Amino acid sequence: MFEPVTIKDIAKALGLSTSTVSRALRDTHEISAATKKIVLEYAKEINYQPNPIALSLKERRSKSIGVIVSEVANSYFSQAINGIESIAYDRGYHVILTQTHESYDREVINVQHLASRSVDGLLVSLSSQTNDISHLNYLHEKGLPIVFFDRVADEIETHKVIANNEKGAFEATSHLIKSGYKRIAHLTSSTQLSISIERLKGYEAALKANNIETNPSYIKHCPHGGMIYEETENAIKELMALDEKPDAIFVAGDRLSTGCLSVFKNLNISVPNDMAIAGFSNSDVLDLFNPSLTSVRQPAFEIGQLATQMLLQLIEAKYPVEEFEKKILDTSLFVRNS
Amino acid sequence: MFEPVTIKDIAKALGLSTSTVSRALRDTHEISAATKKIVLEYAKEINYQPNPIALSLKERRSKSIGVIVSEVANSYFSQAINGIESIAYDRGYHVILTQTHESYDREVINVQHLASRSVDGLLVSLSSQTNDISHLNYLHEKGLPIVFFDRVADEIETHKVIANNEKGAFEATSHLIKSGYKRIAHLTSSTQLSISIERLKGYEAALKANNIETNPSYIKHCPHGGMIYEETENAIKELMALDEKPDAIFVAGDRLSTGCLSVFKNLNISVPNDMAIAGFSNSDVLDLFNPSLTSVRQPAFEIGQLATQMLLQLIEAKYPVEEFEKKILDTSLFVRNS
DNA sequence: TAAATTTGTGCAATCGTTCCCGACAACGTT
DNA sequence: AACGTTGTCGGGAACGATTGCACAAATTTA
Repeated sequence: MFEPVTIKDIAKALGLSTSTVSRALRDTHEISAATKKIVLEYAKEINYQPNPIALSLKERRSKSIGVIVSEVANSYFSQAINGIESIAYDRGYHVILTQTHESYDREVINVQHLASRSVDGLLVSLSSQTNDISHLNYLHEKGLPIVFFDRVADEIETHKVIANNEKGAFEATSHLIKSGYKRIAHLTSSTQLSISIERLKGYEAALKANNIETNPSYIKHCPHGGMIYEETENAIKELMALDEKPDAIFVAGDRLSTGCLSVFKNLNISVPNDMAIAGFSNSDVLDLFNPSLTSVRQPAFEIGQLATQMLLQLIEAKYPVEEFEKKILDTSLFVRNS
Repeated sequence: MFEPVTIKDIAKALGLSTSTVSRALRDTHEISAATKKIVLEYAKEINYQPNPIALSLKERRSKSIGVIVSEVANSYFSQAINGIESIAYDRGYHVILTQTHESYDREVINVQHLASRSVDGLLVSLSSQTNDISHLNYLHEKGLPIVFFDRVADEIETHKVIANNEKGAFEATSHLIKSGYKRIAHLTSSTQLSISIERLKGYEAALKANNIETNPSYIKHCPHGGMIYEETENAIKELMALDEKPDAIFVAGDRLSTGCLSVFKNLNISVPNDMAIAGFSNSDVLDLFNPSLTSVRQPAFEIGQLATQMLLQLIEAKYPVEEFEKKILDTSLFVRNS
């Protein structure tokens, strides 16, 4: 079944050599217009399609890029994937998608799987559990182009694309302060993640700018980034058990924001009456139907596009690239009832 | 940069032929234990990884499957993709994901792109605009394994996996009737889509079972399946302009459900007080924060898993498969305020 | 001891394509 | 007329891996 037509078939049918046929199809100069025409017409007639695998073997590239995210079922990532796809397909690359589900082990497996499948480059957003990046470093040192987006590893010198997390966090926290809240807690994911660090910075800066002292017990980490309900629930219960309960929370993640809202819902605590919440979120649905969350939205689509453009630039560079940049895109604040 | 180790390098280093090395690595019987050991140890030492592209060329398969959905940023599909991925990776296949954005043209382009990239099989959910399936038929006749899920084409004889749309629609509509609503409209996507047809059937069956006459002006189609806000808005405005306005709507799609809710929100019509809504949706967020929608939920993850298992069965079959089945999985109804 | 068998290894073809190199016309140039 | 150019084209080696076949050496059998 499924007998694809090859260059050899054309050569045999027309009484030419494979090299001549290849030249005709490739449109090189050293071929007569007459033969070229015959070959092209016949190729079209029998619907010849060059075998990309044979080409890959010869050219030593697969025309595919690997993508590593934590979850596709996350509005930020699905939007970023749309951006990645839009660029990749225009440039003739296909996209191989993998998910870590925030697990370090899955990340390592996925990276190795993609590398052994000889992708031409990698687009990576680290899992929340990832501390050790030697699996990526190894490939990076061997020359595999890698571009980080969103959750980046500063230890690896390459292109990076992120949102202005610090500024976004600053604005969201400032908004809560301006709205009159004084005891503002911070719910975030694992400590080592770049986005956690940046958003924490913005949160602290906003407090400081308004002469509010940071209270360490107001800062809660959820290492699984909202993937485990109990983790989020415990963090919030701890906050609510404090002597001086917070009156607002700044949440540093898409998944955590929804997780946080559902915990409060289950605890019968009204948002924003009993507790104001502002947080990072790219969910259209949440935005539409939950008027209580003031949200920081990232330009996910653009981040995906930009990261892909930069990766393709690395892949198609004639000489090894030595200068790397970190692009930072602005977030936007959607003020709602909180 | 990036010089991968080949079997030839091992052969040269150990003074053996490539065939011997290959046999040692492949663990065939016709090789001495001594040489095998030497080869394996050396291969491990220099971290030899077989080149999957060379293998693909030889074996004429790419160990990859193509997936075509309308949107990843759709909770149903992102859950289905998780199911697909979970099976594919276990079996050593990688997943190439494409989106149609409900456009027929993009569907054709994606199908051709995947085919020319020589995927071993295709997992397809049709776009809402697709009428003509000759692009798929062509490949199917050439022997490319295809499995449909969710939005299927009955004209092509192959495996299919769907939810029990008719039953789900029947239950949702019956629920609205039991709740006392009498004038129940139906908002659905394009007429030709299998899911539209099936859900319409369930809707009509429920009306009939309760001796309610179907009113053709109560049935509204949105060919873009909720992707275009104005389309949904117009449909609803037409319903609201009727002499006998409906008092409830059964919505036949994930995207349409959220679209519909936001239209009512913008029109300041209260759901479920002024208008009750029940509809298909797999969105956790919507489920959590919008208590007004009674939803029909599909086992998306399981559908993805099952479809992938069936596709791999087709791909790895020794003889062409002649018997095809259509698996139908039950939906579940989540009763809320509507 | 000679023949037959087993065992281990190498050679070469193969998958589909490209491209370097050489062949050989048909020219134009001295 | 002899030579160099130019334009076309075919042969064959690559890319990395597998595998049927051949063949030598080692072993067993008669």
